Order: sequence, then structure tokens, then C-alpha cells
Amino acid sequence: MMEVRTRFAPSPTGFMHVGNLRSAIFAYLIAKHYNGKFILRIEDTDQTRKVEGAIDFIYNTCNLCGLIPDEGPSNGGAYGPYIQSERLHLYQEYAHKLVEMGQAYYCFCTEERLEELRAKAEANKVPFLYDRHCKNLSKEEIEQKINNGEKYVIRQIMPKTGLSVYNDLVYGEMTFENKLLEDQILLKSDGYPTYNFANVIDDHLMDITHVIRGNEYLTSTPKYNHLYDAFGWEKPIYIHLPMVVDYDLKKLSKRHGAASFMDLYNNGYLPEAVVNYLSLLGWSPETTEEIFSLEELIKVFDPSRINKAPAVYDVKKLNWVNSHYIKKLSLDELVKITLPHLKETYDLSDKSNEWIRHLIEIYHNHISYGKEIVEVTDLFFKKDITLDEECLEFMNTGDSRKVVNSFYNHVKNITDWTIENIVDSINKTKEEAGVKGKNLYMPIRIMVSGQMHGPELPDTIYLLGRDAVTDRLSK
RNA sequence: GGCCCGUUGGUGAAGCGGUUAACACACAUGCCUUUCACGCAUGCAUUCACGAGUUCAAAUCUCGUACGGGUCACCA
Repeated sequence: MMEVRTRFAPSPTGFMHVGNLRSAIFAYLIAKHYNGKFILRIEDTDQTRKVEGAIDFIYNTCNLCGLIPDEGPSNGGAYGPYIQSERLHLYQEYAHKLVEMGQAYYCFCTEERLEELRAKAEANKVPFLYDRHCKNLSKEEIEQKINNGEKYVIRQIMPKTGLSVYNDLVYGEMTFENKLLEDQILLKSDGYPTYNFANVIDDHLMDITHVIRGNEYLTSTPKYNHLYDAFGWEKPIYIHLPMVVDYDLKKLSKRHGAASFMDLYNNGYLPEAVVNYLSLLGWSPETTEEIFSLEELIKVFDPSRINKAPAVYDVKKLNWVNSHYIKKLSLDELVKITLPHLKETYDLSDKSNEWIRHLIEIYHNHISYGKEIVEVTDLFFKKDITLDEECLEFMNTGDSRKVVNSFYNHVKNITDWTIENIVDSINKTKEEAGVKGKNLYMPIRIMVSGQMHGPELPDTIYLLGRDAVTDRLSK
């Protein structure tokens, strides 16, 4: 059997949202599932959208996620170069070959003329299709125009009748009417290829066997197929992926900060967890398991189980997956993804290293991403806490006040500030006030932290320090 | 507007002609740990957008309607 080769072909915009990443993940998984190769190709044929450093950015993202390309701009390969702007001569060569074969033609129409035609079509409420104005220019005319320095594009002759049919691995048989097809531009007047053209040339030249991409390409695939046909090339297997959308069912946009992989990463989400979560968007395994390492995903990933319907990107579920991975972290690793956020928000200059690590440790099972440490620990950094209604209500019931007063008297007399002694004070309070369980712990917790939930109470009190604790208890 | 795709609980989803319509997140409640959280348990779609049709039998097949989305560039 032929070796499976898939590719991830982003354009270098310096931004990767989770939808793009998801395409990369699926392409990677399919390649690896079949023991094939995963190729990274940079599609930078739009010179106006070029962004400095974007290629490194893409490479870093793939690396962080473990989606290591077998071939690509950074590590080369037998099919290079892997950056389209370095392959210009190829596109030109193939475009002209198509002209020679009578499958394409030079077009000298100006933007203005096309604008006019478009406007006219719109006024008449008919769909606009290029009118083939330049299709039958004579050799002499063409030569003369070129010698005059007139700019031109190369357009492919598309069939005007009949149907285009192809098979998609997830969407099944797709049928389109050829009369809707326009003579598509292959080479732009700046000598660069269009995406459509470069894409097909490269996929063929790089022996890509499975084309995996978002389903926004579902309707333009017939165009690609006519290119393959014009050259007599074998077409790849198409796998169009359902869209990843936001809660309004709209395409994810840059406005959603959380939808950017780098933002997630910088907020203390773990790449493994993000990959795991994203793999479950538009795909599901045969079993009911949901936590998978990359290796496991490679094993169980089955492209025929990919869904058709758009999937909503749900941060809550991502948080759950991520918290699962966070729990498996060592303290050192946890510190790594949380400490920078603490430092950024709070003044830690008077805190010992030990204190900070202890603080992070007690929240190990309480946060779902690194940056969450900030909001969850704010009670350690503000002077005054305010009680919400639920807390106030609890404080006004039973022996709550009595418990607090009793605990205050014990805790203020601790000479050696240790967790053991704090526990001891709690126990003394229990006896003195004659209450236990929730009625014992909750009043203390509320007065000390301002919250009805949180990590271990003795640790919390210990880390808060006697001054802060007695101060809060006496209010 | 033309063309294309989609529609199972708030979300991800299983389901492939006969099931009590899995499972997970979220949510709610309870239990447990001398609090909370963690963990555990329970609950959460009398029904699969809607309407017809085929069939002994439909979430599953067919058609239509509605709604949502995508696409129609010298962008990718």
C-alpha cells in the first residue's frame, strides 16, 4: 500500500485559533495512524498578508503540541522547499504548461473592467462569472500586450456543462453543476499563484494522499479536481472537517481571545490537554474514554468516525480536561505554570519561596488552568474581605459567633505558628463551643477567607499568618 | 440571492430499522472526609428541528418545510 502523507498548510498570519490547530491535529493523527508522514507547508502566496516571525510561531505551536512534522521548512525533506514563496518557478512552469495544453489562457482584463462586470451582474441580480473576454486572443495579440508591459493573469478553462462529482470521506458523495464554475485564476498578475492553484500543484508534487481541511472548502473542491484532471493527475482522498464554532454557532474569530492557542498556553493550559480536548471536537472514539495521550489518539483515531455537524468550542469542558492533566503534574511543574501569574499580579517580595510553593500546593486540585491561581488565591493578598449574603446568613445562625470568638482566643495565643498547633486550636474550639462538623469549620472558614469553600482550612490559616487571621476573626 | 452542508438534552456525543436513547462536561441534590473541594451516588431528552411517506416496526430510509452555517476574490 502507498504511504499515507498528510499535510498541515497554514498561511503565516501569526495567529492560530483552535479550529486551525484541530485541523493540524487530525491531519497528524491520520498520518500517524497509518504509519505515514505528516508534512508542514507554509502557504504564503499572499504577499500583502505576510507577517514577520509567523513561520516560527507555527513551528513552535506544532512543537508544543507534539505535532512534529516529518517534513517541513525547519527540517527539510525530499519534497522541498516547503514554503510556497520559494516554489514560484514551479507554479509558473505548470501554469504555462496548461496554456500550452490549451487548458488555460492569458487574461489581460483590468480590475476596473472586472469591477464593472461585477457591478452590472449585481444590478441585474445574476451571479457573476468571468465572461471569457480574453479566451480567444491570438498569439500575436498576446505577444503584443505582453511586450507593451500589460499585466496578465492565467485562467483555467472550466467545463460549462455537466456535473462535477467527488467523494468525501466524511460528507460522502458531493455533486455540483459545472455551469456555476468560473474560469479560475491560476497565476496572479504579480506572478504569484492563487491558493487554489498552488495548493493543487504542491499536494500533487508532495505526494499528499489525504487532503484534510475545514469544510469551508467543500464547495471549492470541484475546482481543484478540474486541475487534477487537466494534468491527468490522481486525486487525493478528501477529508473535510466540520467547523469549530463558538456558542453563537459562528465561526471562531480572533475576538475570542480564548480561542487562540497561544493565549491558552500563556494562561497555563497544557498543550497535551488542549490537543486531547480538540481531538474530541468533531470526532469520537468507539469507547467512552475521553482522556487520551497523543500516542493513544494515534492508535484509536479512525477518520471514518469524524462528524459532519459543526462543534461548539466549550471552554468548560476544556477546563475539565485540563484540570485532569494538572492533577497529574508534579509540584515543580505546577509551580512553573502558576508562579508567573502570581508574580504578575501580586507583590511577593515579602513571601518566602517555601510559602509560595505551599500556597500553590494546596490549590493543586482546585484549579483547572495555571492562571486561575490568581483569582483563587486573592484572599491571601487583600487586606479586607467582604462576606456575601450566603456567608452572612451562615454567620447569623446557630453558634457561629461563639465558635469564632472561641477560636480567636485560642489562635491568638499560639506561640509556635504551626499547622499542628492550628489544628489543636480548632479542636479546643470544638470542645469549648460544643459544636462539630460543618458548624465548627464553616464559621472559621468564612471569617478567615470570606468564602464557603476552599482548600484545607489549617493550611489556609497557616499560610495566611497569625496577624491576618486574628485581624479577620476580630471583625 | 444561487449552490453546498448541517440539525440527538445547555455543550461534546453514542446510535447505522426493533435499545429503558450510551457516555462525558456543566447543572442540581445527597453521601463521605471532624468544613469546602476531591471522590462517590442519584437526578437531568416520555424523545431525536418540524411535517408527511415507506415499514409489522423509524432518531436511524425517502421527500418536503423551517432554522442554522459555509461558499460564491488577482484571500487563504
